[in-house]
Amino acid sequence: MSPSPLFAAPKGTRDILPGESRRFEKLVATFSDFAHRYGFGLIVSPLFEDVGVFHRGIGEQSDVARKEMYVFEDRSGRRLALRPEGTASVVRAFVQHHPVTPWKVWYLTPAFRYEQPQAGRYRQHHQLGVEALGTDDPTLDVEVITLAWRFYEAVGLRQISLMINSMGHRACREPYLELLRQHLETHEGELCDEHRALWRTNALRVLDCKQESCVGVTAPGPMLIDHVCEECRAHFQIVRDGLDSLGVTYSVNPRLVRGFDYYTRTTFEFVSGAMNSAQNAVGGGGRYDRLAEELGGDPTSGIGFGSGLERLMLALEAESIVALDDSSIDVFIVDTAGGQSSLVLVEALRAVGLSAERSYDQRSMKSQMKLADRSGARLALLIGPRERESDTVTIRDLRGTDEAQRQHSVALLDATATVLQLLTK
RNA sequence: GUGGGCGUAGCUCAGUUGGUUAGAGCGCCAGGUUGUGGUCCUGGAGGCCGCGGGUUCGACCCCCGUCGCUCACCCCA
Repeated sequence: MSPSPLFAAPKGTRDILPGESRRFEKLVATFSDFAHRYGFGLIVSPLFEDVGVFHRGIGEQSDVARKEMYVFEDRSGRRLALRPEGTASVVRAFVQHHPVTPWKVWYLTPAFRYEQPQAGRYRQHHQLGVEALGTDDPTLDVEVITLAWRFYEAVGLRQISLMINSMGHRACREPYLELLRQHLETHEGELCDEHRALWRTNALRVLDCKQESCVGVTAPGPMLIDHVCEECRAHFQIVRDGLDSLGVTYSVNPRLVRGFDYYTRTTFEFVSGAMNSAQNAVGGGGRYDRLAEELGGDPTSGIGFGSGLERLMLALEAESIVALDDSSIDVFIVDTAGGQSSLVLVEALRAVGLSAERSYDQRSMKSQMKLADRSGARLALLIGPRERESDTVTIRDLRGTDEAQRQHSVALLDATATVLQLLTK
């Protein structure tokens, strides 16, 4: 940093290095495990798509589509964009391949948005998510939300709260929007500066505004949840009943409006109560009943959930959860005899599935012991001239307390078996 | 796009109204009598004080510019 390097990671991006990346790995592994348990298969799709996939997918008026996408032309003049979120690509793949429904997939993906970076907001961030297409069964909504809930629980988060809402479907949203606009029009003067100018083009956004002035206007006004049609109301009720019977606690937030235009009916968001930044939404999602059509497919209902890895890691930090950070190894080989013995031994240990490490560059025993300690290894295997001479190794328990039992000598040929035995008891 | 803060050792930061060899803690390396870590002690390596210009006898410090980082608004994960 000080002798300013020639290159640094671009603004709003960062390197996740060993140490921190351990957390990242464990989160991904945990999510993958849950996704499989809930019947989702992995989808890996291109990071860039025809720009239309995102324009039509997430809505041309959304902020993300309008001013935050990384759009570029390839050498043949195709208009492409880096994926700003996960859902649109999945739906494009669904439309392209006509899979048997219900189609349930999960993903891990970077997402790119050209924004001013700040705490918990990056130009490249990473998302874990699931999407399920081909049915509008509300109990599937329950499963998706529950998967997310259990996942957060499993990684140790306690201060997470779930908010849900229903956006209705297109036919019941239109009359509501009319009502809302009328209400906003009569109170136009009381809105915050920004929404006084903007309420006509995106009335729903006003509901999400945190300014006191706007809240004052919208609080007594009409709420979408009270104006959805009978079918949407019934759908939402089944979602609520399902969550109740699975023991997932939530609150209904009629003001919950999510950022993409494609949502219909169920929407939800998970917020960390431990984070003090404004970027405390760790994950969210909802149902989208028109996205497949929008991308040229048959009308197909879908529901998905996405969680930001960086937000997740910030939330873990905010709750001081370190359970995922352990990167210690099983065995460290301390070798002062030189030659190939430690190379051969470390390979033998790795071959039976242990994580084994050694030091390089012929360091003193003291300094190698130091490395062994810091590696977190449970055992150190010592090979010095004496062991070399007698074809033995000295096994030292680095974590034990019984001084008499901490160290003993075994034949080199028995070392791996003895280590395995010691580690499993 | 708008506004605030900050750039000094690998990291976190001190640096006295501008004064001569730029500091601490942590980390790293090596020692503390000849083969044993986590504690302790000693020593060492490591800085164009982000970059460029200006003011001054003299600038890490003041002024201008520039680049970068960061936080917030907006929006989002």
